[in-house]
Amino acid sequence: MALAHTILVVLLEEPNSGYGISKRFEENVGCFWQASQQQIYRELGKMDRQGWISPTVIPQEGKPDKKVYAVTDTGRQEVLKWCMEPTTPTPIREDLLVQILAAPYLDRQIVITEIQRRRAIHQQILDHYHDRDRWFRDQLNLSPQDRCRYFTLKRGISYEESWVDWCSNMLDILQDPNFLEGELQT
Amino acid sequence: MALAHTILVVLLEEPNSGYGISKRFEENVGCFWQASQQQIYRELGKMDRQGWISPTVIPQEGKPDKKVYAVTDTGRQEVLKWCMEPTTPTPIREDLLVQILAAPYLDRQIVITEIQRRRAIHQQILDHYHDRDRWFRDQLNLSPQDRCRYFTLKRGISYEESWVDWCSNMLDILQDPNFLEGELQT
DNA sequence: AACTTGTATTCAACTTGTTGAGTATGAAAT
DNA sequence: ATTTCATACTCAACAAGTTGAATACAAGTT
Repeated sequence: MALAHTILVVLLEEPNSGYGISKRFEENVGCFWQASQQQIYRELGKMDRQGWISPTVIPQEGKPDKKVYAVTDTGRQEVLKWCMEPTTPTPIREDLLVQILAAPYLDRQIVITEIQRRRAIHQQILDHYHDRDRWFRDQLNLSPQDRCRYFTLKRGISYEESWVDWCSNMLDILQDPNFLEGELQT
Repeated sequence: MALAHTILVVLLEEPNSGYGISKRFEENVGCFWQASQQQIYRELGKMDRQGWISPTVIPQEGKPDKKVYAVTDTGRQEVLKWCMEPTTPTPIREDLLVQILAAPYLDRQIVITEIQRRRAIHQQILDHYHDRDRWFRDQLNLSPQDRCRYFTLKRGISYEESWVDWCSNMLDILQDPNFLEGELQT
């Protein structure tokens, strides 16, 4: 139930609506946790039923009403307990690597094009992270919360850099003319 | 349905049983795709019903009979089609980073210990990958299949290295005495 | 003699994640 | 005038992943 706990940590800083939490996920949680709006709403429903959070309906002008959730005492205890348990690395499932494994049965140019596409995607994410990195470094005093967010961003940067590097290496190998004997088809 | 396609790629090289496929996943697919035995068996059932693979029961002595699956023509077409479609990066969901975000509400020592634990895990995986890396480099001629497996291993190495590096950086920061003003509790 | 390990498969229940439709409003753009 | 965008939430169906039990036999270990 890690999604619930991720949401709790976000709500610990300040109460928020499902929509707001979703925005937060896109902005600063996305580098280590991705969840769709629907997932968040469903999870909030469950968390409410379990008594981890409690909603307040806020009427708004010009916008639909919103349900702002705040963490309850039970909820706070629950996150803190969860956060003190050891974690295991997330299982990896990478479509692109499946294609790499299937490369002997594919046209080499298609594989090269796909890796170039992927490198561009990771480079773009990395560029965005670098912008955020600059913002953090420009601040004179970071709150503990911001400092920790910065740490998670650093992890995102490390991750995306490792992808870009791998893609670049792959392209060097696949585009090397000496690789000819290795016309991959079998 | 990427698990089905991953299994198809494995079966493309040679027909295999559910148990054998599971072993393969542990040995050389694990660095980019993790699936439990149960998941593999269930997926094989579905794939069989869809006509992507066909089973042959092999009686064995001293061991239970096994069902060896081979990819059908339909199955082969299906993987090749799938492999030519563009991929998207896998969404990331990292428990440890949730804990990092919650660090302001936790005891710093617990966070440090957890990061040390995680670094050790990633280092251990990395050591194992390095062994496999050495094996690949010792071979004089790699088959196209092995060469591609080697590429996926390289990705695994890149990934685990990026984790070890991040953990080390984190520990340097958290264990720095000048970090005192940042007694994280709020 | 009992336990563990390895081979080999199946079934069921549950949780989590994905996809898409549906409702509603105001503001800005074409 | 209509479309698109942003805010804000709900429901349903389905696919994928997790957890745990059950069955069966042989070989090796304590």
